[in-house]
Amino acid sequence: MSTTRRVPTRDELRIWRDYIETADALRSMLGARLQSDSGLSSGDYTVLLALSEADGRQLRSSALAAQIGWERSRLSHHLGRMERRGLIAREDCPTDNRGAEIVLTAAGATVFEDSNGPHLRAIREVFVDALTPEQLAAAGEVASALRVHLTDRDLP
Amino acid sequence: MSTTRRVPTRDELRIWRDYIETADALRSMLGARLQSDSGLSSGDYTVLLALSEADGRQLRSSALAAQIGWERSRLSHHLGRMERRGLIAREDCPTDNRGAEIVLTAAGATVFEDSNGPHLRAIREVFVDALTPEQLAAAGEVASALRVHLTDRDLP
DNA sequence: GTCACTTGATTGACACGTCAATTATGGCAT
DNA sequence: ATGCCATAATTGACGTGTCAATCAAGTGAC
Repeated sequence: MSTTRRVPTRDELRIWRDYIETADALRSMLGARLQSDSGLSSGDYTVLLALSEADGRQLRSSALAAQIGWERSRLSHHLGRMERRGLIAREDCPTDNRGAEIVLTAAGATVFEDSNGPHLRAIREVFVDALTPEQLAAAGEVASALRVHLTDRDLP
Repeated sequence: MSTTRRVPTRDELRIWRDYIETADALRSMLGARLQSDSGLSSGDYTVLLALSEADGRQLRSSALAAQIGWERSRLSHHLGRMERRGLIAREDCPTDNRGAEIVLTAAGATVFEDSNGPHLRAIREVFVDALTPEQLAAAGEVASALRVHLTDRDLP
């Protein structure tokens, strides 16, 4: 079929590059702000957010990975770094000796809470405030259309 | 001023996360495809694209960095790896003894040309084809509004 | 000419991500 | 209970990204 061989037009390609480069710029800007405001990377923030919302501020390592959509090994490496800094701790799992419970330390909770307000405000400043309500809604629809298309393509 | 202290609503935050996670998923999917199709990372592709479009298939290192919007040190590290694989070569600059001319090797040009069609088609498949023409236009407007807002905030 | 200052580029240290092994336990069939 | 496979998590190797420090060569003041 000849559709599979067609290439994007110049305009389509320009929009693609705009889209992906802009998202990248936002990610890196917010990451840098988070880092200088609180000493957290955006990975740290993601992990701390999930733990702070969890029952008893702790999760099985695999549950945490599923929750935030990370590969297990990526999480393992990241937890190692966070453990060294005292943000989280690993404890044995009572119901499965292979398992690890990841618990949010008091220090980790404090750092996260201090970082949260500023980080959310930064998101508003660089993302929400940049768009009209219509554009914001459109951004949501675009993202969800892309997501649906992507996951549909992967499974069948 | 109280505006600076406001935090995004639940909906705004959901859209933000959708937006950024989707962009991330697309980037990683296209990166993986490029890697398995041609053995190139998306960084490699970016560099090769710029060089292949340059006069004489070569650029000063700093011009290349400016063109693709990378920090100099990032580019330096990346060029080191690409040079080891024979995709590019570094030559002395005739007009400025500090400078380095980065030249696309024949091997690099071949790999790039072979990768290009499939990569562009992949972009069409995962991005362009997922959106209606209206959504595509909206994505472009959103990106450009975000970009303007971001660069405006940085300079003043 | 030489001193200070800038500019072009690289380097080293370290955080981050991915992939392919590896380790250890759980659980089941026989 | 043994053997075999699946699962939980970690590890090692390696590519990638950032920051601060470095080094060498241009540039201008004097």
